[in-house]
Amino acid sequence: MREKYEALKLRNQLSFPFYACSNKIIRRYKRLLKYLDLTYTQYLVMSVLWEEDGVNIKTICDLLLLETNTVTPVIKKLEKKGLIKKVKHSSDNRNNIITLTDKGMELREKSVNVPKDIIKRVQLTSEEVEDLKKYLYKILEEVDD
Amino acid sequence: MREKYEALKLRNQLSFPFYACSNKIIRRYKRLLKYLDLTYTQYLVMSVLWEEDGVNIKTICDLLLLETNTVTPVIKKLEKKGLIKKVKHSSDNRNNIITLTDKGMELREKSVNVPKDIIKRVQLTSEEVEDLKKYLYKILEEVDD
DNA sequence: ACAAATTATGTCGCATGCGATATAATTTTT
DNA sequence: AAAAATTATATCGCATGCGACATAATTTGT
Repeated sequence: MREKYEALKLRNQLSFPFYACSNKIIRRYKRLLKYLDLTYTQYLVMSVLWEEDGVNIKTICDLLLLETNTVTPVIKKLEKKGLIKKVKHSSDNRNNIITLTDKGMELREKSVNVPKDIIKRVQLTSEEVEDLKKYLYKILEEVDD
Repeated sequence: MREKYEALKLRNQLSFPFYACSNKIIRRYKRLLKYLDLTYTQYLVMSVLWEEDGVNIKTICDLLLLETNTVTPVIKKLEKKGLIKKVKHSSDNRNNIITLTDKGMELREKSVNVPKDIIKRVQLTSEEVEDLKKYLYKILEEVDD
């Protein structure tokens, strides 16, 4: 008979390898991003803006699946660093529209090779990576929060 | 021609869905574990001990792929809650052997259904879960830190 | 034997994530 | 139009993760 506590073992829980992989990958990013003077979360916010400039904080939160109380301080830091600017939306004063400064745009150039450096480390074929991403997005899209 | 910044897009980076999935799953755990008065990291440490009681902090760190400066405060909290006890190793005084108290053992009973509740939420077949776990452990085992 | 290296643990500071809650602006309801 | 609900942003407190560094105990090298 299967042991009563079998499911509790680390090896049998799906969450643990997720958590550990996420920690591991972010640790790696951190070291790379140090040279750009960016933290991982700051890098994520910048990635959003490089893809679509001039969005409000809510949009950034939705895209990154984070809460405003996580993103707001990051925005402040990026503003302090002169990478972005906050402007009140003209017709809806609740919105803060975030736009890249020239410095923020320049940083994009320096970041171009970051994803390549990371993927080089992960010993998976492109098919495996695509397969894996499919699972991850399935969980992100289908599982209720 | 492929756009120069294509790889920088969130959708094309492997790290982002990892990060987001990990956040998402841990958020779910947190809510479940609240009833057991455990945080996620505390739950991980307890999981290690339920599987093998009487190990030192280093072993816990190795199994959870965390540093001592993360685990030490968690151990302290668990000790304060009366779930574990710290004892100096008899022959090597550097080691702190961690053992479960009766209360810590009892908590195992109450935790038995946690993994089931989590997996119920993830809309994947058992084959898909196993397949996914294989990828995750491949990254954990093969990728240099 | 004893200096040097290693090992296990711990402290400190910073940047998250997030639940709970607050505030101001806008929209909806009545 | 006034009250109620919603929306976007922000503050506060707690628990991480981790790099840098400190300390004590043990092992290794010579």
